[in-house]
Formats: sequence, C-alpha cells, structure tokens
Amino acid sequence: MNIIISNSSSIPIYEQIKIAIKQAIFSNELKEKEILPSVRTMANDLKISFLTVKKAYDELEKEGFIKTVQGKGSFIAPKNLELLREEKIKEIQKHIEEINIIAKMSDITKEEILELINIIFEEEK
Amino acid sequence: MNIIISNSSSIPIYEQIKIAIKQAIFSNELKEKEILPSVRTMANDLKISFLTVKKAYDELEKEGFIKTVQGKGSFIAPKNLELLREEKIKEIQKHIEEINIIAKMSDITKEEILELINIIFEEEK
DNA sequence: ATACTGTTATATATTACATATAACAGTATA
DNA sequence: TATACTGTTATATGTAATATATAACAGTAT
Repeated sequence: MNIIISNSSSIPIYEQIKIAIKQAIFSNELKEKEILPSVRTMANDLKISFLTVKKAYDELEKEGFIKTVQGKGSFIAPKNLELLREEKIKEIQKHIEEINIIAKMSDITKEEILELINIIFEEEK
Repeated sequence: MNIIISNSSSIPIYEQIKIAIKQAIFSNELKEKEILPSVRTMANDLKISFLTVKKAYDELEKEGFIKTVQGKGSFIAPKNLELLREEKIKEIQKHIEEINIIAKMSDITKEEILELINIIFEEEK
C-alpha cells in the first residue's frame, strides 16, 4: 500500500487517501479480505493525524469499500465490482455535466464535443 | 439581469453570481459596455452582503469579463468571443481526457459514455 | 498482562466563505 | 458646491470544513 499525499493540494487529505485506496482496490493491488494499515500506522507513515485516516476509513466503510472491526482492523470488503463501476460512472457523469455547462455557455455544439471525443479516445489505439 | 442564488448550494454565492453573469454574457443577455447592477444594488436584491458581490465582480474582472471603474460602476468588457471559445474548448478537452483515463481503467466503453452524454445533454431541452 | 487494534471526547488552529459596519474616494449632476 | 450615487478599504465577527493534539476508553490476540 503505497500512498502519496500532498498537503498543498486543494483536495483534502482524507479524500486523497480515499481515492488512493479505491484505486488500489480497482487495480487489484488490494484484494478482498486483505487488511489495511491501522489508522495509527498509516498516520505515522504519512505524518498526519490518525483522526484524518479514521475519517477516510469511516467514509470508505459507509461507501461499502472496506469493513472495520474494533480491535482487529480494517479490511477490504468482498469486492463489489459493480459498486466500483458505478463510482467510476458517477465520476464520468460529473465530467460530462461540467462539459455540458461549459458548452452551453460557449455555444459549443454536441457535435463538436463528439468529434473531440473521437480524437482523444482513438489517440492511443 | 435576473439571478437566482441558493445559500444551501455547495457552490459559494460569489461563484453562483460569476456563473450567472458569464452565462448572461454568452447568451448576449448582457451586451458589451452594458452596466451591471452596482455591488450594493445587487446585494440588496439578493439579500446578501455587498462584499460577496464585490468578490464576484473582482474575479470576473481578473478573468477579463467585466471592467470596473471606481465611482462609475462595472461594465461588460469588449468581448473576445473566439478567444473565450478556444479556452472553453481546452477546458472541455481536459475533461474528456480525464474521462478517457477513468473509462480505460474501469472497462467502461465509449458507447456507454456517448449514452451518458445523450442523457445529460438533452435533460433541459 | 501486554500490545496491538479501533472509538470517543475535548480542545485548538487554519482556511474559505459570508456578514456587518464604518470610513474613505471617485463620478455625475442639480 | 452639496448630494447621491458609484467603488474601495479596514476591522471585526461568525460558521463550517479540514486537520491537529491529547487523553481516555474499548475490543482482540497472544
């Protein structure tokens, strides 16, 4: 579990931790039932407060990505690929909504956007 | 100039004002050299502090959308539509690149994304 | 017992956002 | 020139989100 955080980022630290863990789950670097670093261990490693790590873990648990047991630790939840996919689709939706706002403000047509998508998506084929 | 703001939104009030004015500029509701409501007038209308309106105006000026003269008021800047368009297209490109990365990581197909675009873009028609 | 886990409560600090108030400065005009 | 508008600046206050420090408490494993 290798996490790099930046305290100069506008993204809160606990959010950076959440993103890193989610990505590790998706890339299978963290597998089902695997134990995560304890809140204090990760806090020491990252030189931050354990309360910040706890906040990240609490939210990950609420979102169904991990399962925490007092006295034992936090574990990767039986992975729900569909959940991860839904998360990613939501991220994409947010980007599209942003694009929609910009496009409407600037008289950029859907056709122009589709063209950009074609160019960018085919680039690395 | 009709602006509706929500103080329960997660978007700051000054940001909501900026967005509303930018949209009014692009939709030509506000034309070049047209005067905007004074900071105090808009503050009264929206029942907010004039300092919040001033913050919005200050940022709009920095971004080149309006021009403020002490004692006179704030005016819509001579607009360079093509330049603004190019900037907006670049913003959209960045979003599409982000989408591309997420999609490739999560096995989300271009077709699924195009479907999302259709849904989101048609929503308010 | 001990040494790990997580949990909770209290307090403090910083930053962004928003407000209130007062005083100051530029512009237009009756 | 007095006035009534403009914008500007300084000071102070308040709230919420984020992050920290510290201490005490509770569960688990050996």
